[in-house]
Amino acid sequence: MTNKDEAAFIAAYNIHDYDVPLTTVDVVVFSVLSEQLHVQLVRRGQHPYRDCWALPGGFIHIHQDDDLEATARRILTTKTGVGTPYLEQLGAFGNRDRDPRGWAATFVYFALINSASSGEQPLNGRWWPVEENAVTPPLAFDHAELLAAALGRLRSKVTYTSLPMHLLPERFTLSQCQRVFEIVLGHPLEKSAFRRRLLDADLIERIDGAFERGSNRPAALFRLRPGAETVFFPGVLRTGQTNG
Amino acid sequence: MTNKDEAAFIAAYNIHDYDVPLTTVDVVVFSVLSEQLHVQLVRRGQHPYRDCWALPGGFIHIHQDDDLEATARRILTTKTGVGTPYLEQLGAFGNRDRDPRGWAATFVYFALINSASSGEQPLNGRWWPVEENAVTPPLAFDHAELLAAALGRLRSKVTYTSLPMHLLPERFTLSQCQRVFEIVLGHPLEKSAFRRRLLDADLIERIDGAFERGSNRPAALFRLRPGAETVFFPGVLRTGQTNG
DNA sequence: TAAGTAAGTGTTAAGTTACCACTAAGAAAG
DNA sequence: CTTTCTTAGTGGTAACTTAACACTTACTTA
Repeated sequence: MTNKDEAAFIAAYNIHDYDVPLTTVDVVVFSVLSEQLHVQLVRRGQHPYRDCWALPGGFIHIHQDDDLEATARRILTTKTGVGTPYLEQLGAFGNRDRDPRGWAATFVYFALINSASSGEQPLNGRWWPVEENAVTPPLAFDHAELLAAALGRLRSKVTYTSLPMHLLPERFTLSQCQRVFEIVLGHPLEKSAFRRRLLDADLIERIDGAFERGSNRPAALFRLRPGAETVFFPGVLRTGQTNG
Repeated sequence: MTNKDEAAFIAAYNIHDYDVPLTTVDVVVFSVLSEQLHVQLVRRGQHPYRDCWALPGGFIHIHQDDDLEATARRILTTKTGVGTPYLEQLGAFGNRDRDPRGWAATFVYFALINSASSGEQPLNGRWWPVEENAVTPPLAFDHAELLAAALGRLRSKVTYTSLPMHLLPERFTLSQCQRVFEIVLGHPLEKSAFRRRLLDADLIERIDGAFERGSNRPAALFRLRPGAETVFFPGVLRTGQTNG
């Protein structure tokens, strides 16, 4: 009886009867290109903010997307053409003023991809270098704020998780890894301590026999240990001003 | 001209033309009562899940609420009657299946209130003790998952921030503070180290001349330093099995 | 074969932390 | 009015961690 009740209630429920907020998903994609942190932006083809640069974003398609993360991935694929990166939810922003069309909420995702994959850049996206806390072009909506929030998250997480590992190509040397941490962090690190901690953290594993060769001693190649995705590790504690 | 264009576009935009997800806000409110972590639940008066226990939640009222946090506060006030607590966004959950009415997304907030304020409990809310990762009654929707996520956040943040300070009354002793950390954390802490760190962190200040008296040496009273809300501090590092 | 360069390792002083033992101040019991 | 009990609060040290820097290794280039 209650079940019948409930079924009737649900059948009668029509979301179009209510004034609901607009809901979108925006994605902040970071990559490290030529020794600098970059973020992926797209040029808006439609109103509002037509021709403005913006974070890749779009509406939730309830018939197509199974969940919020699916929306984020669809947007990433269709708007920027970048592959399947590391993806985590950053948070949500919603208020009356951020979109001229009305009360709007956005689910913001945070993505990291390695420089190898970031090469494929077919669509209307473009990599913009991140200076301090912003990017050169003015951004649509409140996207400058969203970007700042994402940067905050990234910079904070460097200090206590292995997050930036996802900015590295599949095979990497310890020095490349240290370099990426330094770029995200904004200051140099001490080699010996960095290596010891990274190896102790059991995050990565040697690729047998593989080396990167240059005009110097060949560097051993490593890869992320499958399974050990993003992990708490006090990877990067203090400064480290020197280098040997 | 572009502006005219844009104005026309916006005027013509009608959200009722689109199939959009349902959007709600849910709040996970924690408090420490009689030496145990508790969470506030309400009994649902309507379908779906009528008569089931659920997290306090509700729809965004776009004509009434300025932003997501305003929705959270309104829900807290009208559904549970608890005051203005510490409030932070936990994250968002959205997919096709979590609500029988259709594709639904919820913005989940995370609140802490002190045992003093948690006494006022006029409406249909009730405090339920949290055992391990759950609560006795079965919960509506995917609220058990949301609760688990909130617990994860709380327990993780204890170890590196001053978050649990918000579970304390306005005036508290250092021992009370330690006790709250221990309850959230689930294991005892070492007194001497805890005190030293807490005082070094510059989070709290002595209330001059105020003491809590019992049948023993009076304990000095402290309060949260205004401004120093939630702060990174490695308050609680290791076990501390003993006590002097 | 010497010079240059980046990879990779070892050592130690300075700084932290965990742990335990101690003193202090009141109430209650005898 | 002295002893006992209880919780508040302090001090010291051994074990461990970290920062800093010097060193060795392996390869290329001239």
